[in-house]
Amino acid sequence: MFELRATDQNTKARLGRLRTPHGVIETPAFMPVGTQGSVKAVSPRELRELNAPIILGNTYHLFVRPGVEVIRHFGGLHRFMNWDGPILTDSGGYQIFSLAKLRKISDEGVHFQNHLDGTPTFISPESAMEIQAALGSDIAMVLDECPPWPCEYDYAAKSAELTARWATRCQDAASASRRFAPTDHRQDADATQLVFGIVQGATFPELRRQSAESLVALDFDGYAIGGVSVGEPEEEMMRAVENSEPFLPAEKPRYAMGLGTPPQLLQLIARGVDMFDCVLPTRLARNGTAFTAAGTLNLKNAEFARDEKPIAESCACEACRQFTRGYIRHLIKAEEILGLRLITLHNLHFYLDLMRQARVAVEQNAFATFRDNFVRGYRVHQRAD
RNA sequence: GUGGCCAUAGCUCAAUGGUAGAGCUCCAGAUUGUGGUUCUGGCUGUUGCGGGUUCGAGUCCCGUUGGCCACC
Repeated sequence: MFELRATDQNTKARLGRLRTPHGVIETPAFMPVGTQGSVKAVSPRELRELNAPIILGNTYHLFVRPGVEVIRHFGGLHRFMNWDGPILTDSGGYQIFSLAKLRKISDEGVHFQNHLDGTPTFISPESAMEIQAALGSDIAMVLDECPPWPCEYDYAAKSAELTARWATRCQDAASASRRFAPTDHRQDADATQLVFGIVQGATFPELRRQSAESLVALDFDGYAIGGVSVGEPEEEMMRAVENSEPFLPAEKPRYAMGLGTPPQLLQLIARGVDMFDCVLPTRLARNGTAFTAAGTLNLKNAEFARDEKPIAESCACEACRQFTRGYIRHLIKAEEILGLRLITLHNLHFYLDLMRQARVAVEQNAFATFRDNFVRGYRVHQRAD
C-alpha cells in the first residue's frame, strides 16, 4: 500500500507512493481541507487542475449535516461531491478540541451538542469507523482525543490511554465495517479503505513514545501525529513530532495533522513526515492573505490598491495569470466572491507546488539545501516590492 | 411671510451644565485535523458659524447660516 521510494541523505525527508482505492498519492503530499464535502470556494474540476492528490472530509461535520443516510443515498462521498480522487476523512477527534464547550467525553465515546441546533450527537470509536466506511473515504482516521495546550501531565496520560483504547476498538470496527463501503468509481478495485492511527501524548516525550508504540502494535496502514496546532509554540510542535516519529515504522506513511505554514511543512518533511493537511491556505485566502515564496501578502493592505503586479511574478495559477494585486484587493475589500476564490486557487497552487518541489528535492538528494533556501527567503509579513 | 424641529468623526447617531463617545467605514494585527464567522488594536472632531450667561457650555440665552416640516 505504501512504497518508500527514497530517503534523503542529510535529513529524514522521504519520497513515497501511497496506493488508495481512488488513486496513488505521491508523498510528501499536501491535502486541501474540505470539511463539509467541499474545499471552500473551489470546484472538483479546479482541484484536479491544481493536481490536488487527495482532499479531506470530516466525519463529525458530515454526520451532523447532511447525515450519513443522505450520503449513502448518493452512493458515498465521492459520488455525492463528484470528486473521483482520494479522500481522507478525519474522525471528529479534532472537534473534541475545537468544540470543547459542546461535548462530554466518556469511555464509550463523545457526546456532542451539535453546533448547528444543539441536537445530542454521539460518536463512538465504532460509529466513527462505520460512518467513514459509509462515506467511502480512502483513508479513515481513528477516533482520538485531541487535548488542548497547555495540558497537565496527568490529563495527557489519561487522554493518551483513552485514545489507545479507542484505537483498538476502531481497528476492530474497521475490519467489520469495511465491507459496507460503496464501490462507486474507484480506480483500484483491489485497494480497500486504509485506516490510520493517531499518536497523542501532548508535549511529553514518554507519552508520545508510549502512544506511538501501542499504535504500532495494532499495525495500522499509516500513522498520524495529532495533538499539534492546538495553540502551542512552534518549538513545542516540532518537539512533539520529533518525540513521535522515531517510534513509527519506516515502511508506513506518517501524517502530521493540521499543519502547517510553508516553512513548517519543509521542516516537518525533514523530520520524516509524509502527509499534511491545513486550513491555512484556504482560510487565510478568505481573509485576503496570499502565500508567496517571499512570505505572506495581506492583500487588504492599502499599499496594494494600485499594484499592477500579479500576487507572485512567476506563478502559473489562474489568479496570477490573469489578475493584478490591485484588482484582487478591490474584490476582497468589496466582499466579492471572486476575490476569495482567486486567492484560494493561488494559495492551494502554492502549497501543492511547494510539495512538488520538495519531492523533486528529495529525489535529487538535495532536500536540506532546498529547505534552507526556501526558509531563508520566506518572511512572515512581506511588504510590497 | 409666520411658527416649529434639526445641525456632534467620512456615514448613522449617543452624551443630568462637569475629561466628547458608540456602531459602520477606514488603517493594521490574529487565525494551523475550517464558521466567508470571529477576535484584537489604531486614526479621525475649531460639537454649522458669531456673540453672551457661568468657575465650567455639545447642553442655557441672543443672533446668523443651512436643511426639514406645518400653516398662510
